[in-house]
Amino acid sequence: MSIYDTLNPEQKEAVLQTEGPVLILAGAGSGKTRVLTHRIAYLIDEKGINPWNIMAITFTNKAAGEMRERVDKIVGFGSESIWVSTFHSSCVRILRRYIDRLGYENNFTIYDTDDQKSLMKEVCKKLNIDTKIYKERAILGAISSAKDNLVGPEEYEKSVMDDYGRKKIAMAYTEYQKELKKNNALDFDDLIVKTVELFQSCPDVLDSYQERFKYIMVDEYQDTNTAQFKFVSLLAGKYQNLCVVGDDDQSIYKFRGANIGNILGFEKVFPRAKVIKLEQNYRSTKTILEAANQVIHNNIGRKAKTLWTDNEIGEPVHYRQFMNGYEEAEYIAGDISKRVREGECEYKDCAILYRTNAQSRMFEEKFLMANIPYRLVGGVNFYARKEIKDLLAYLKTVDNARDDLAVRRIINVPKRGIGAASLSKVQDFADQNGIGFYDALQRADEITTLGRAVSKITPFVTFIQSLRSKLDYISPSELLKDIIDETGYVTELQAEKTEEAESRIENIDELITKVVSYEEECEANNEEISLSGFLEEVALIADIDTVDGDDNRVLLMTLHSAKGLEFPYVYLAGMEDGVFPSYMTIVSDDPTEIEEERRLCYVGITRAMKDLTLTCAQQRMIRGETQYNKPSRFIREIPKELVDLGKNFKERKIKEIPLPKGYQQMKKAIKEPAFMQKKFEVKKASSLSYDVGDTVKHIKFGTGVVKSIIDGGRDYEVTVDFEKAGIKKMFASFAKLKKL
DNA sequence: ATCGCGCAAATTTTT
DNA sequence: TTTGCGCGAT
Repeated sequence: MSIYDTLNPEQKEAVLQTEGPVLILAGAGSGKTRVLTHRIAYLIDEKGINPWNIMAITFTNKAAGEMRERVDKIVGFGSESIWVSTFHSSCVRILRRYIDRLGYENNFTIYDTDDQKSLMKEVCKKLNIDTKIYKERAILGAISSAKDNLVGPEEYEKSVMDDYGRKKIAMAYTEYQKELKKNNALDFDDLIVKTVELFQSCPDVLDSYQERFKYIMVDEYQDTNTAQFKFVSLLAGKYQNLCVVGDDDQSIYKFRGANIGNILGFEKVFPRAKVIKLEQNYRSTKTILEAANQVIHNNIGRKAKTLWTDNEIGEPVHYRQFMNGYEEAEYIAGDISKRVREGECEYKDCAILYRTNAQSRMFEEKFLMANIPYRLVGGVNFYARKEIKDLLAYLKTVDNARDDLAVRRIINVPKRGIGAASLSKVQDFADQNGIGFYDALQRADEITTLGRAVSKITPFVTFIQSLRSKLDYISPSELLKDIIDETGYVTELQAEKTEEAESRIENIDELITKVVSYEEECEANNEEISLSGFLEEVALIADIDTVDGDDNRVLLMTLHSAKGLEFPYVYLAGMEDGVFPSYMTIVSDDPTEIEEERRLCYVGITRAMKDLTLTCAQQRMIRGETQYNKPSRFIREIPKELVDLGKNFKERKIKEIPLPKGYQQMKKAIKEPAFMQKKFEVKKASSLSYDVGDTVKHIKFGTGVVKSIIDGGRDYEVTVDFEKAGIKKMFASFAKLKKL
């Protein structure tokens, strides 16, 4: 009996189908990682494929690490040479080698969201764009989605027509890219875009990677965007051995450019594609799975499928409503304590999932009080903290002389008496002479307007130069210690003697630990230790990547972060309309947004293996204001036979005197029954009176042209380009469009 | 040049 | 509730 006999027939089919394009539609908990790892093992052990020719792309570094570990266990030999990584790290690896072909230097810097914002701020200043009207974040968002769709600055410019706002964005986009290049820097989106560009402009490079990666597998395929899809299709273009695994019901990153068309249209791009569905769930109890199925069933635009399981029925889904977020957190903390105390489970078996990071605070407080060990995932990224960014900016400055942003960040940290006035004089000099900011600093004595500020700049330049000269013979960790010592960064914090300063010092210590462990890892793998290598690792790390399954803590994270994970006990907190689904999606006129929230809910429910608890609060503090929310509409979508409502559900009384302002609203929130008696059904029209290309009229949006019609099973999703309102997506049965 | 105060905005999700 | 920014005082 071989290891492949433990697979079910569909899984086995997916494993054995090694040649040609394959689309695996894998429902939640259907064992897709198992399929992927077995597939890799089969390729190597049975088909004699060189591990070096295999590439597996996952969504997070954590998933990549886990896959590598699992492959290690079942593959006889050579699993270490399989390329397992994320889109972003794969692209960085390729670009480090070849980006000089696109006119960048190979030691480019990667800009995170903060860096992007600072850069955009400068760009706006330069172009006289008022950031009060056009927010940096909004501009960056537009640029990001352009990049996700492989629309470059030139093409964007052409598409703007005479829309004033978009014209501004086009200008900003062009200038932003120019600045990035000047700084020898790439933002996250660029990593993918530039790799695609590289492949398209250098056929020899593409060919070498096509020869290398003869077998390619992509996990979480539903969350890939157009650029990422282009990247894999180029790579797989020659041998066509591309296997993608995904679940349209778990697509939760549309807001970030994920293109569900990549799943739905896979067979169009790869006509020979074999499609395999995995519908048996091995993770959850019958009850949990049924709850998930019922919720997702309310989505109209989805591929029809129904998950089933042989697992036991298990506990009902628990539902509890509380007065406020405080009680909610208290209940969950108490519940977990009780379960652990009674030996039912361990801390690490439990996870609390919520919609927004801001919701974590309450749980942290309660867990600290109840002495429950927890690990918070996400929130303010470790590498985004001021002290860490400062020190990294030093490292970046030493590493990449052209990263102006990094230099500007640290030139006056610690205080050196160099202010904005001097900086702008230096910048003027740089612009006049067509040199970089740091180059200008080096020639500060030539800048006549600076006056006595020169005497403040020179020591800084000397300091950086001395660090650079050491680069060849000291390690990154020693360099970091040098920087800390010579700038007096930690000494300064120690002098403050505040709690905040303490925690900053702790963070700095942690950073040192991270550098050292990077070096150790390099040595263990016989890789070269380099400053660039460390900075790159740091730039692409996500918080979830550092979660260790062995340490016994309750996990706190957003629903998004929970994707791909599973836990025996799951608490979905903050199940309230306005929180989850979020207010933004409730008021949106795009019905697909609420569907994305529902998919998020589906992801949340299906994380649970044994036990699921849903909680909500009647009143909740949101940014200093008390809101009164109804229980989430998603709760009502779970059949009540599956739910345990708790004993004292209705006995709770209002303790506080409600504020008159929100009283009506609050009354509504309390009166609203959790479960609707009747579900109202949507009738799908058997056919539509209009077709793609027809001009139609909408009661609110006026006239427009039908761009596409997608049959979502229970209804049609129609995309219309309205003359006045622009492009809108809507469902046929709601929109009541009339053909003109 | 630096500090500190007060006002405004933000909170949907992340590689 | 927290963070970030601008402006005025030192």
